Order: sequence, then C-alpha cells, then structure tokens
Amino acid sequence: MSDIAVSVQDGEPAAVPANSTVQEALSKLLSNKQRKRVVAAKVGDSIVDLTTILTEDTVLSPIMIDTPEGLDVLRHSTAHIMAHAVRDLFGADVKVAIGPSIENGFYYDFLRSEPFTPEDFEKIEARMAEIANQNLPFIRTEIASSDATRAFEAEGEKYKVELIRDLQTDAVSLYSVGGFQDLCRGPHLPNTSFIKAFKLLRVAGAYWRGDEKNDVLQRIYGTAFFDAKELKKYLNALEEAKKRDHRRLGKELQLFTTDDQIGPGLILWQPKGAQLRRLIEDYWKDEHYRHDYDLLYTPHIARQDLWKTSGHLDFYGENMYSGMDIDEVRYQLKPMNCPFHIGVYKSDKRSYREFPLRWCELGTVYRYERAGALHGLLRVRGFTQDDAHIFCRPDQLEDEIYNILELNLHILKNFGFADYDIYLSTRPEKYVGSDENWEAATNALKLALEKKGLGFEIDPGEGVFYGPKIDIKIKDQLGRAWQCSTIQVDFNLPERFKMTYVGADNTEHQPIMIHRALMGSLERFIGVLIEHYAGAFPLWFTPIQARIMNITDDQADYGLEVYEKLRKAGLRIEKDLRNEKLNYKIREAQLAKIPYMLIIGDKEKEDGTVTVRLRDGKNLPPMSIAEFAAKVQEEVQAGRGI
RNA sequence: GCCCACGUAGCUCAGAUGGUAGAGCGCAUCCUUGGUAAGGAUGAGGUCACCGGUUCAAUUCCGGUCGUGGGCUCCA
Repeated sequence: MSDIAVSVQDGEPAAVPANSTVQEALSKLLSNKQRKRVVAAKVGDSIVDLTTILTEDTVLSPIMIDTPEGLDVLRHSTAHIMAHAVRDLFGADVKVAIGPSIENGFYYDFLRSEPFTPEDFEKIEARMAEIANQNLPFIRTEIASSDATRAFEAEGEKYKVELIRDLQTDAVSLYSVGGFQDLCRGPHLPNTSFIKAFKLLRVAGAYWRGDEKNDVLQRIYGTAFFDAKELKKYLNALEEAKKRDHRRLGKELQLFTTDDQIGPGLILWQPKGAQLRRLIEDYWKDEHYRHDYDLLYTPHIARQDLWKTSGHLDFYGENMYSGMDIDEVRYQLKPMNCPFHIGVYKSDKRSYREFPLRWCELGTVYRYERAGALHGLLRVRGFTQDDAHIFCRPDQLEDEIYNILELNLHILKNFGFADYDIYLSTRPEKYVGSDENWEAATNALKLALEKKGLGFEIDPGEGVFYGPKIDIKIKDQLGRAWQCSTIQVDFNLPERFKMTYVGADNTEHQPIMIHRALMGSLERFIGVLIEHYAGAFPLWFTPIQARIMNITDDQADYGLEVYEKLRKAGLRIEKDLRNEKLNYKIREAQLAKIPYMLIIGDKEKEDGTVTVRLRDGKNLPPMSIAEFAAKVQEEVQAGRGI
C-alpha cells in the first residue's frame, strides 16, 4: 500500500500508509503528551473524528481538549452519554430528540411523561460516570437514510425519523457508545475516558424544534469540562453570578420591588432605587443637552387613530394594551414614543435650515410581554426608554450617526462599559422604502462605524422592515453581553405621517428619521448596572454616598450636626446613631455597599472631624466636614465626566 | 401563552400520614456606652398566596386563579 504525506499545520510532513486513521497519523506527528490531549482534528474547515480514514495527503490541525473547539466536542459527547444514561435508567418510555453542545455546556431534549426530579439527576449523573469509566469508544457508522429511518421507526424514535427525513440525504451517520446508538453528525471524542468532569444543572421545558405547536420536551441542561478544576471554576462563576443577580441585590439593597396587587412586570422604585434612577436620568439629560439635544415630554396615551397612522396597530398591535374610551373616542397606551415626537415635529413648518433636530425624552412606554418572558428589571411591561429622534437631511445622516455613536459610547464608558459587540443589520426580505435609500442609509451607518474606528459584524437581512440599524451589546464585569443601544434609520414613519420640510430649492422634501436609545430602557440598564457592579456603585451615582456612625451616644449630637451639614452640602448621607456597637454598624454599612463610612468618636467630636472608612476596609486620616464634602464633590465631578 | 418546580412572619427558610405553626435575621422595649464586619434580655409580628372542593376537621389532599423561578417562544 502506498504512503501519503500527513502534516500538522506549519510542521514537517510524515509519511503514513494510506487508509491510516487520523489517530495513527497523529501518533507520528505529535509527542505522547500532546497526543493524550487530542480529541478530534480539523481538516480544512471541518472537524473530524480521530477514527477518520485518511486516503490522501492531508494537513491536520489537532484539536486539543482544553481548547474551545475541544470543549465543544467533549460537551457534545457528554450529551450523548447523558442520553445513554437516561435511556438505561428510564427505558424506552423516553424518546430522545436532540443534544447539542451550547455555550458553557450542553443539553439534551427528551420526551417523557414523568418529570425529571433532582433525585433523577443524581441517578443520571451516577450512571453517566459508570458509562464514562468504562472507557468505551465512540463508533461512527454511515448507513443509508432509509435503513436508519427503519431502525429508528422500529424503536419509536419519531424525532430521529423526522430529522433524517428533513436532512434529505442518502446516508446519515450514527454513533454508538456501549449499547446506545444515536443519529449524529459528530464529531465525537475517541472514547469516554475524557469525560471526567460534568454536572447536570437544570431541567426546563422546550418545544420540539422551538415551535410551540410541537410537543413539549424536557430539556436537561448540563456542563462538562476537561478536568474537575475547570468545572469547579465554572460552578463558582455561576455562584458569583447568582450573588450579583439584580433581583436579589435589588431586594437586599432596597432598590426596587414589585407587588402582586399592582401586577407583574410593573416596577416600584423604592427610595434608594429612585435616587439611583434620578442620578442616572439627570446625568443623561445633562449630557444630551451638552451634545445639542433638546428635551421633550409627551403623554402616555393617544387616540387609536394615531396608532393606525403609525402602523403600530397593524404591526405591533399584539404587544399593545387594549384601549379605553374617552368621550366615545378610542385611546391607547403608548408602546413607543416616536409618533409623539412626530407630533412635535408637525407643530411647525420645518426648514432644512433648522436641521438636524435632535429631540430626546425619557419616555415611559407599556408593552405586553408574555407572562413567561418577564424577568426582574430586564424584561418588564412598563419601562422608560432613553429615547431620541433625529430628523435630518439625507446628506446629514452619516454625521448624525457618527455623533450618536460618539455620545453613545461616551455615556456607556462613563458607566463603566468599555467592551462592546456591534452589529449592523441590513435589509430584510420584507421592507419599505426604495432600494437606493436603503443602500445610502446602510452605507452611512457603515461609514460612521468605520470613521469611529469600531469593529462590527454585519447581520445580513436582520434589519427591521423600515430601515437598517446598528445594535450595540455591552459586556459586563463577568463578560456577559447585554443588548442595550440601538440606532435605527426609519423610512416608514416620515412617509406614513407625511412629514416634510422645505429645502433650499423651496420645495417640500421628506426628512430622514433616526430612532435611537443608548441605555435601551432605564429598567434594563439599571438591572445590568446592578449586576456589573454587584451593587457597589461608583460614588457619582450610588444612592447613598456616606453613612455617619457614632461610637457611643455621647457623639449623637455631633453626628446629627455632621449629617445636617453634609446634606446641606448636597451629599447623599445617612446616619446610624443607634445605640449599637461600632462593629455592628460597620457590618451593616458594608452589606449596604455604602462607599464611605464616617466614624465619629470623642476625638472627632472634639476636633470637628470625621474618620473615613472605605468599602475595602481601609481608613483615610481624619478630615474636617468641609474637606470630606469637597472630596466627595470632586470625585463625583470626575465620575460624571462632565 | 406553553412545560416543570415553587409560594409558610418584613427577609432567608424549617415543619406536620390532615387536628389552625417554628428558627435565624430584621423590628420594638430594656440592659449595655463598646474605635473598624453580628453584645445581652424580653416582646410584638402569620387567614401558612387567593378561591372552591373532599373531610368531623385543610396551611397540609384535590381543582382552579394569581404570582415567582428555570426554560421554550416572542422582542415590527
């Protein structure tokens, strides 16, 4: 048999007999130590099993278990082992659906009449470990689709049959491990010995193929890592995320609450949360004014006819709350602010000379969200958009987009978000507006992004029907991405509302309209802020900047004096003058995540000073009340960046 | 909206094969006056989410409603 030349990328080729497996070839190319970490290999763009037969000269990229691609293979295989275990334990009552690897883990969907319980999880994990420990090979076979269909039909595996049918290929690949055989594209681990560190995390309902008309399956989520240490690290990170959960912190720090009597998805801001929100709103307004925006206020309801004109009733009606009759005229609660801003636009005859018009509003809107979608502050039914609409001439579009991006990133950065994923969404299949307009607008968005030096991805066809858009996702402290900002060009509403301006040529033209929100909604943004900072907000927008605590009752009067002076100086101050030990007061202030603790004993009372304790436990030297006030004001200035 | 789980004091949670309930924290009062993460005592506080059914008796069992959570789905 003749030899073929196989090499790893950038390495010397080795001669191996034709029809060797990848594994065999790699054994000539890699050290023993490296070989133990290889779980699959890349040939060109596709990832293949180590058992794949090589028939021609090939360049291989080995995939190590401790790389993202390696983890992917590991998790995918672990999902199969889980299905194997479930099948072993619960028999043929269980039908298997699909089990891919996903970000941070894997899942497998099952049809089973009984719900999976936490005790089941333990059993499944134990059985998985048994299977894994047997060091079983994953064996790939290719068979004709018709044979596979017959086999799965015999087992009653209707989902597999459906999958094969929709694949529309002549042959499919199967993988078997021990006694369990599954339809799968692969690739898989060479054997189960790599499966050492895994955990089942939760079970949830999921529709077959994500369609609510289909069967509801039970989806078991789990995760797997190449060693126990990595698994532990991940589980700890989950714990950490739990501690940062804005719903938990919102309660602990008394920021916001909801009330069954009032309704789900409707937020009540407690005094501290309201303070936090006010600070954010004030900052937002100040920055907008500085950036040449004007502020609007508009109502919460409007005649239903407005929503017909805008098209919201047709396109968005199912998310709008039903109307009310006022003097026999139908009114509806607003799901968006745009028609109102158009109302302001139409209050006057507009000239190209006054463009661009930049109008912003913290506009509270109400949208029907399905009950199951509601989530803390992140998904609610009543929320306040940090909205703005810009009306301009086509030739101003690119500059306006650039200015928006600049303000957008400036504000996000000031809140501590400097990492973004940016997406440019282009024309979808169904759209309004002319092709030329779409092209010009898409181009303007692109040019503005490039001019700003921002990397972005193009989401082809993901634009909304009325225009192209830019979406910005911010990354928080834990690296999680949150969609907040959106910048959208709109060809639809100017047309529907017959908006015009008088151009230099003394004829009427249609303005370009841009919608944009930077934080998205205040509720959502504050939720993200809470998680990002784990509730320990920077001084400039923390609801409480300092808490005064006396050591004994003897300094209560002085404590009150300090409190009043600092409040008058505009600081956000609390006092804890209770008859409690200092340790106790410090503990409480620490848990409340207050930046400065002002400690007052006889010394301070005598000298007219305060001793400042920081959140990190360090102390500043005693300073006068005025000095402290000045220090805080200075830090706030710096933090606001204005 | 759908599937599953859950709903007991302000908070975090325990509890009984069906006989109207407990802890810690917090709160109130008193003692204590203590310099950098919990001093002590006493006490108040619950229609066991809501409505209905079964039962001599329901917080406990059953049904429904509402809410919360994990997902699915949705987010022109």
